[in-house]
Amino acid sequence: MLSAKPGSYDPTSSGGYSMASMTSINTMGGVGPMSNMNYPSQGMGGMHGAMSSMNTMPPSMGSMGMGGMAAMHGSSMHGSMTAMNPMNTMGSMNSMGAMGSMNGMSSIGSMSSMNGMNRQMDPNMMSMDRAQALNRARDKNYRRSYTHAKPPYSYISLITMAIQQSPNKMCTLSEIYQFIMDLFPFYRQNQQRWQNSIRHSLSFNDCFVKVPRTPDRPGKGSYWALHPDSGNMFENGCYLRRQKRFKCLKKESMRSSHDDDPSCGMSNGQNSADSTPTSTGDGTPLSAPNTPPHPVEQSQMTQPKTEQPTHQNHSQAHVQQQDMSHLTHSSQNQMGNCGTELTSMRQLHHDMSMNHGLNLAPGQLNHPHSFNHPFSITNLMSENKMDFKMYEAISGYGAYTQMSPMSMPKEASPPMNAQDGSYYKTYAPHSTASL
DNA sequence: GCGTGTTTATGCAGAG
DNA sequence: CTCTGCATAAACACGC
Repeated sequence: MLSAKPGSYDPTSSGGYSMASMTSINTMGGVGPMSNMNYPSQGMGGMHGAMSSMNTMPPSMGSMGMGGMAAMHGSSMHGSMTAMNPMNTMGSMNSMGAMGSMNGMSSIGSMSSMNGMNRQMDPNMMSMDRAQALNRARDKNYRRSYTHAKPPYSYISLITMAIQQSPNKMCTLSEIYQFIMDLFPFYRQNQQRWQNSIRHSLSFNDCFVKVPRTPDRPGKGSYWALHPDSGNMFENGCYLRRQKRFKCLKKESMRSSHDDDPSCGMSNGQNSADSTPTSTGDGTPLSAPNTPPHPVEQSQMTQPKTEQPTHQNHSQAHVQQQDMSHLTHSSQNQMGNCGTELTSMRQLHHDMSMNHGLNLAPGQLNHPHSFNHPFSITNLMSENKMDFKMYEAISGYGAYTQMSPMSMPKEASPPMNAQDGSYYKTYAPHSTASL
């Protein structure tokens, strides 16, 4: 399957965007349906997408212990297991050692990544047969068969992950680069290409807002944060292709006519009332939309907020107010109306200040929409930062990582294994591009 | 010069 | 078939 047409959307290699349509199968209860998970010959073909519901699988899944997955073929797992990332309940999957027999799984990477997860998973997982796993890892055929694929995440998803995993919920461009490279060795090559795409995605997509640096944190480039409603982009559960792009109508109108029309509302109908990102596109800071957990950094991040009015013209300041009102609207009512900006601003400040004292999960704090959707990127990233490592583990991307990038210093990120050049040779990053 | 950020253009692919 | 989301390339501007 992975040999299908290379490309970012390669549905055959990743399970494809069909996952989006599978999100409704998210109430898999207990062991019952999973008992049919044996697809010894067709390689989980029928499982595509179905696995995406595993996120809500109750801990009772541990009783089946992934045993049914033993026959899974790595290729078909690829994608279909992607949405397993939110398997917050995997802590009870203490029989997951059975996955060691997954065909095509790059065990060394998988296991090493899982080691990082062990902190959150059942300690019994530590008893998995690592020798067997390592033996499998030594089989290069094993590894090469399924690790050459591009991660089935869109750049938007990757950026979102990078930002979400950041303690401050904001990243510099270089940090985003590093995060992606650490997590997906695929992106350790052709950096010029995909990094350009990353930059384009950051600038082009309204879901990403720029947060200027403060004088006490000098450096190149701004911070990038998520628009508070960005988590809702993935509410459909598909990390690969959003059903609706997050757009800011005001920003759009500003782009087209420079008109300061304070019209509100998402072009994305599922989003809340006010669509203006908290960065107005002119460098107006987001005002630490995602409250940094570190007080010092937080104060640093929020510092520009008080300076904004002096640096903005009236229209910008006006937009800024609406932006902030949007924050509140979104947090209060996903389908909220567009009025009462000032009230909303006050509410926002209140909310934010209250949030400072709350021990909320980052996603809960920053993305009010995402808390209730198991497939939300935000939910995925906030509730279990290692969840997406499960994807790496299962899909075999970790084969090149040797250890969890999340659990090691970025500097320690191992270089790509040169001897695995085939990893990329058989795969063009994009169907329209040629290596 | 290099990294960063913006913008435009083009093509592919999925959804309706 | 059309619309839309996304990837990619490229040009350009800006600041360190």
